[in-house]
Amino acid sequence: MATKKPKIRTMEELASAIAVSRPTLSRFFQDPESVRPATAEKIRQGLAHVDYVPNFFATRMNRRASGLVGVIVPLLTDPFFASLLQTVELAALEMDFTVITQCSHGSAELEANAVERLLSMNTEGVVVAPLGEYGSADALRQLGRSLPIVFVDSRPAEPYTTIDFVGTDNEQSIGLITDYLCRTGAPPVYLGMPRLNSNGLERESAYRRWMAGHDLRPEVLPDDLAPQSWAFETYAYQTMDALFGQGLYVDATILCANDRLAMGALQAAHRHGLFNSRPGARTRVRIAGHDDHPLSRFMTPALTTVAQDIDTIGMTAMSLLASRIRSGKPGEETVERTFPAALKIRESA
Amino acid sequence: MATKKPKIRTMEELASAIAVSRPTLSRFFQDPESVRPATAEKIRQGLAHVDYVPNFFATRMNRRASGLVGVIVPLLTDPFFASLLQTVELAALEMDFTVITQCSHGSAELEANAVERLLSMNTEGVVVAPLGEYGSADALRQLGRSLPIVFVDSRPAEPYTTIDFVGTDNEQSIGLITDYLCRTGAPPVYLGMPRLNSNGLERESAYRRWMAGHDLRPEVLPDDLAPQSWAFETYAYQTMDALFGQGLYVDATILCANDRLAMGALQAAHRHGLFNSRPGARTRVRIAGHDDHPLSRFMTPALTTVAQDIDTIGMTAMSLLASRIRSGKPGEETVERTFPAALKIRESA
DNA sequence: GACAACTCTTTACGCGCGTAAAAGTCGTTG
DNA sequence: CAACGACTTTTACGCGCGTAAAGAGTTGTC
Repeated sequence: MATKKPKIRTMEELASAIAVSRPTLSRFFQDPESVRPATAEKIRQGLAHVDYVPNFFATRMNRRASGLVGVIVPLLTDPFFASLLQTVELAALEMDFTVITQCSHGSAELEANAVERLLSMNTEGVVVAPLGEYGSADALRQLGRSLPIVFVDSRPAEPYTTIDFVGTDNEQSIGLITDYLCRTGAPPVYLGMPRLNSNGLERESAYRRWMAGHDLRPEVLPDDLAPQSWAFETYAYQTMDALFGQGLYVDATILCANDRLAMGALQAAHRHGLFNSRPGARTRVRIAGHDDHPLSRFMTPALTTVAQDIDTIGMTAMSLLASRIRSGKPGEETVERTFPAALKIRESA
Repeated sequence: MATKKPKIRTMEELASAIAVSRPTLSRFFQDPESVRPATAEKIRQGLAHVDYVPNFFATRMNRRASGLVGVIVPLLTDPFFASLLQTVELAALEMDFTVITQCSHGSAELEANAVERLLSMNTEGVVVAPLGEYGSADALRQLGRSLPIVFVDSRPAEPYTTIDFVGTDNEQSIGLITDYLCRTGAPPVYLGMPRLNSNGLERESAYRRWMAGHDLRPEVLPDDLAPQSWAFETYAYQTMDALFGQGLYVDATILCANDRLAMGALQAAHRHGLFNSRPGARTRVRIAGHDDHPLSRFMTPALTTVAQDIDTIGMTAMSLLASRIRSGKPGEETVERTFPAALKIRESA
């Protein structure tokens, strides 16, 4: 209740207020263990009676290690990135790093801005979920030359000489779900996602390879390139609605590049009554996704999918970055860690 | 391709590199219009040949106006807050503010940390979507004493003397959907949300008032207080699953405090076959939500709900904050702007 | 009691840049 | 041509704190 503590703006004032020298205070704030216990207690006592927080800028500007790491994500409205960011941020907190979040909002220009900002903030390293647009690679490469950078979720568009990457093993995850679908019914056709990042291509390739490896004919929807938009659900709905409308794929198994696409496809299937037990249907349409979106299990039918291990990915990315930072130099050899996904068998396939 | 520009670290170096004085450079970076066009061009030319960005900390530390605003949200994994943040950030960008995002991760302690951080960063104002926990108010009140602060989405737990608020008019939105439900079928029972912020209480009160005003008996589920968790879907699923299992509310109209609850309720209804045309059922269960979650229209049945005007709320909050900042003093009189929600009639009710 | 080992204080400098005041430069006016 | 205003350069100081070095104080040990 006694919130009317006197406001103290500088360490100098604080020092004279509690009779401790400023350098001692400086050391205390960076590491309370670095001063004698009695002194630390004295400082804590004093601190309790005043209202003071060290200036963030002044502190971070001069330290050898700023204790700052940047995170760049393309957007926050996709729960995958939101979760990833949350995990990374919490992991950073554990390691006494402060994270500066930058969102590129899907624009290469804003991504470049984010890079500049992080560079200007003495960040010690950056975790980046890149967007796949051309031209975005330049800024990232420049960033990589001055400090360690770990890519998550997807790889940058253009090839790097050396690149640290943490993400899902698309080969495994797509193999897992494709295998399951083949075992339990018709082999899947593949509904691709807009080419927003490397995952789109990787997953499609994985699908093609798996099918080819089992002498099955891969079939990818749609023929033309998908528009570059994050409105996955609507895109999938429109695509599948058109196809279902022509009577195509109404009994097919459809593997979607991600869950949000699958949700759109589900909607289209409902609109065409494909989930009602239709008389004469040999088998009903089956739809599967990828990612295990938090709402997938609340779909009707509950969406069968594969779950990315977001927590592991986020924590691994952060600790990899931390080790890069501690080792000083950008790593000599590339580290690439991909994690397997887990099959979530539900009702839709 | 020629990305091997020489790296320049300080303005001093830059000044001697392109034969312009440092103070002139300083002014150029703050406002290119403030120097003679010829000089500006000369600087731009030089800038194109080198690799330099002004140090973020050093610049923001000394300016009269840091150009920084803070945003505090409880979590990012809820699409409402993600969208809100995005809108606020883009609005801030328009007004030449840089936003520092802080996420409280649902913890009052982390919220307090966020407040301290923003205070230590010379932010000129803060937009906060508060969590309703007790104890969180103290830190926010302290923040409010030193700089303008605009609350969005929900109000802080304890009463403030003066408080700027921007959000949805729950009275209107709940009235809208309740009215619609009453007109088109049985009057709704209300499935409340965990008391995480003021919206939970406000919406329930609005529901009660509206029902009472029409001589209808309000009925709120569940009796006991909901747990303080953001796992809305699961909570609603379990609650409704238990009730449906007892044969209760199977033909009822259920108004949920938000869409994510409704999704859980939807799932429970499906599990009990309430959406299959059951023989003997007078009317089938109806479920409605609140917020217009991006996936609501992809539910089955598509969720009837009311849409909050997130964009308007975010932009209004930001411009209100901007005006508070420009006017210098924390506003004398409270500004409270609530916006109406729009009915989204779909299939679930 | 003296000695060394810590820990603290004092003093001083630096970080990269904002900002102010005075002096200099330029092109424009009369 | 001189006077003038607009812009720039020069010079200087300050922001709040990190950090280093040297001296003063405290503590523990024998």
